[in-house]
Amino acid sequence: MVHDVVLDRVFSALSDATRRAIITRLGEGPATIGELAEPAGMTLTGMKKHVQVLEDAGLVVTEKVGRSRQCRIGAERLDDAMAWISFYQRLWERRLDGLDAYFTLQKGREK
Amino acid sequence: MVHDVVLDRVFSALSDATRRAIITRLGEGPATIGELAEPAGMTLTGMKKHVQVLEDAGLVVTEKVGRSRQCRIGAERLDDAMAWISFYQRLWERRLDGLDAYFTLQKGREK
DNA sequence: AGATCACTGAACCTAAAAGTTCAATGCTGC
DNA sequence: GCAGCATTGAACTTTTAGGTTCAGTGATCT
Repeated sequence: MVHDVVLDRVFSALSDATRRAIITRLGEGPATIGELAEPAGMTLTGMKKHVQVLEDAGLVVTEKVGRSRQCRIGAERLDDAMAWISFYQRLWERRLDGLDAYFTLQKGREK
Repeated sequence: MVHDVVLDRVFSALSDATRRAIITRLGEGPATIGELAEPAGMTLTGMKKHVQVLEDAGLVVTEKVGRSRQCRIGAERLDDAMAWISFYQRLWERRLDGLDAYFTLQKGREK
């Protein structure tokens, strides 16, 4: 399984609505820091920090182009997050099925 | 799509390795606060807080039983996180395919 | 060259997170 | 009823997050 630090960063990056909005926006195509900052009603500096967080998590890739910085999505880390969740999801489904059976059994006994 | 606050809480809850370990542990069956705190080398109070965060996120369900508190997994929120990720994952795959085509085109032009 | 535009770095502020200690509270077992 | 155990709540400390302002830096356009 993926290293803890990687998952820390990915989930932490996704835990902020502003950053999820950035990802949504980049899903429609690349954008500069300024283009991301404007609709969010945030300073360039503030937006830069969010993009940095996403980049550190491997969710976004950036590149300096002239005096702007192009930001694009970079999806390989998403697979990690997805893998973690779906692994436990399957495991939990089984466990919850087990619990259902257990409670059904208990109810039967109570009578 | 699910409300922002819900996703904030779920992703934020998952962004801590201690809490992911709790979920892993609970995947093997219910446990008390004490049983969770001991292997983590943490105080009961500290562990209680983590469990509270998971419970607020809807990832864990707890119930007072005698003088202990039983903690179990509660998976419906996982689906929300999963749904968000997989939606964008698919979207990104398409977009990245597009980018690959773009770069291939550029390389051709550079020659 | 000089003006301007987009971003960046440093410093700062405020609020929230992660953890602690210490003092209740409320069951359980004798 | 009393001792003891598991959890809880309040208060506190230290880091980290999210955001700002203000002063550079480097590219672009006359």
